[in-house]
Amino acid sequence: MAKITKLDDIVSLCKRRGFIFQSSEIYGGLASCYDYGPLGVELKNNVKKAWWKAVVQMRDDVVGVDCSILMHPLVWKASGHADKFADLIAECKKCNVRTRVDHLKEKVAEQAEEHTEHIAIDAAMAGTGNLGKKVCPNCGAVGQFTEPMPFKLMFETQMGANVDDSMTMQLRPETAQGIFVNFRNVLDTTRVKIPFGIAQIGKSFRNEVTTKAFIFRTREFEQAELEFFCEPGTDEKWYEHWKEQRFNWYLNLGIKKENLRFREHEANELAHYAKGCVDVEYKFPFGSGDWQELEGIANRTDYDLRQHQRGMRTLNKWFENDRKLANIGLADEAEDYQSGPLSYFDEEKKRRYIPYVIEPSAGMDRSTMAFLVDAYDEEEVRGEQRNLLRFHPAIAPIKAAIFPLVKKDGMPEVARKIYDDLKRYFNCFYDEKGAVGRRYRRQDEAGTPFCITVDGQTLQDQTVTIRERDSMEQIRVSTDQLRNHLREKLDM
RNA sequence: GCGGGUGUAGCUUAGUGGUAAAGCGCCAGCCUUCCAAGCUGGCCAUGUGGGUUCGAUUCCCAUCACCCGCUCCA
Repeated sequence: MAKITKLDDIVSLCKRRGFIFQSSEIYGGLASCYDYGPLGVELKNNVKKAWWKAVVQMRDDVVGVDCSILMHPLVWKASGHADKFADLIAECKKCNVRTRVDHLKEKVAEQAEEHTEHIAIDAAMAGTGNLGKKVCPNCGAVGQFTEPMPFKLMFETQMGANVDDSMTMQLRPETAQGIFVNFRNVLDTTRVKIPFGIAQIGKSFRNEVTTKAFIFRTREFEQAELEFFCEPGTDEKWYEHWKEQRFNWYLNLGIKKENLRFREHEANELAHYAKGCVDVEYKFPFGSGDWQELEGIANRTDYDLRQHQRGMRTLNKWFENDRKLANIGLADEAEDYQSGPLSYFDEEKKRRYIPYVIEPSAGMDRSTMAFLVDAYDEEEVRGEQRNLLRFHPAIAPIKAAIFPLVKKDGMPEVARKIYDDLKRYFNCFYDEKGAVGRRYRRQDEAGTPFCITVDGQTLQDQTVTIRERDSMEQIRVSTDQLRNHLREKLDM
């Protein structure tokens, strides 16, 4: 059984094997930022490829996009992030515990709701005059709060080299909005028909109040998101469809069933626009052995497209107000919004409507860590401990390692030739140093599923051995069958 | 942000107000015809910055980072 029981074990493993390093480590590190090393980048790329293959390549009803991280400021006004993606937090002077102002209640007995809708900062500030009666949920002190502190959860940056004439922009806090904003472009250029989806993988940025647990909650992170557009009334069916698809994706890539579960959100923790939401959770071994979210699958209804129709109607007001978001509110929704610019015309039913959206949103860094943790194993072989990563071949950083059994008798030359051929098709690794057993074990630690060894017999009959990682068993295969054999085993 | 803890080689650890030690790993070589064998040699460390001191890795202060808990989790 795997001996990873603490986060430290994972951090150590990631460093030791070159998967993940602290960012800017030689400068003492930078909080919440991490770099993927040589094996890590292969692993994460493979996870992303596997997602893309399952969600885009293998489906007739999903297309992909890759949007810029910087977007028009009104996008975040329309999506709600500009106003609501900010919290007011007050700190209790007695016990120094910080609480979201909108979570504070006037009596101890009142249970603070776990997830309440965020309130625009201005409105919230106006409504905080009476913190004097509020109760600290931690120590029970009444009215002992500091002035509310606003928290900006979006990263800001400047666009424009001329400092006096630059515009403040936000780094996207989610990739989804790039998809909604391109809904019409995709409709107009790709002949897709509802139901269909648009997928994207990319970096997002959020100024988390606190970061947590290695790469689990970082301020810069990578998301894989699908917005699946469907006719209202069919959304429940598609919600169930994607729940099943996404859950099985993890299982098919080797995550152990007992470590994966759904957690359905309660009605009172749903975002105001969401009709339903479920998390795919993984049982990480650290902390209290907590289940942690890898992916959320939400029914976002027609909220986002409707909001962007409002955003488009706000454009003039924005120009008139000196391009200052603070001065303007989002325009009202048109009465005939159902036939607005982001609506869809169903040719068969001769009906125009705003589609509903099912959104599976997966954290690529989180799932990469889950695949790593789940694959880790230690076992005893002939009295020796063997450490290995039992990666599914599709996500293994190195697919095959090629060795000469010994470094003489022309074996290195033959092995080298095999390596040069195979590396055109798979990520391969060549090694001729030291005892072959040690080379096998090194590949076990990197999670390489197959090792190919050139031995004395190869020189006689052009066969090599293929040693399988998990069983350590070997078979002989003719060199001219090698590529096909591996391709089949690797499911590529 | 609060409380607690940690920081010595790539990793795991030892140790000391006076030359910083070991195992594993890694590199070079020898040997090796299938699972971390052996031999020889080699590389690499006190997070950063100050202070006290003749001398600090050790004591003090600050800072950075990480971990645990609280909090937060769009």
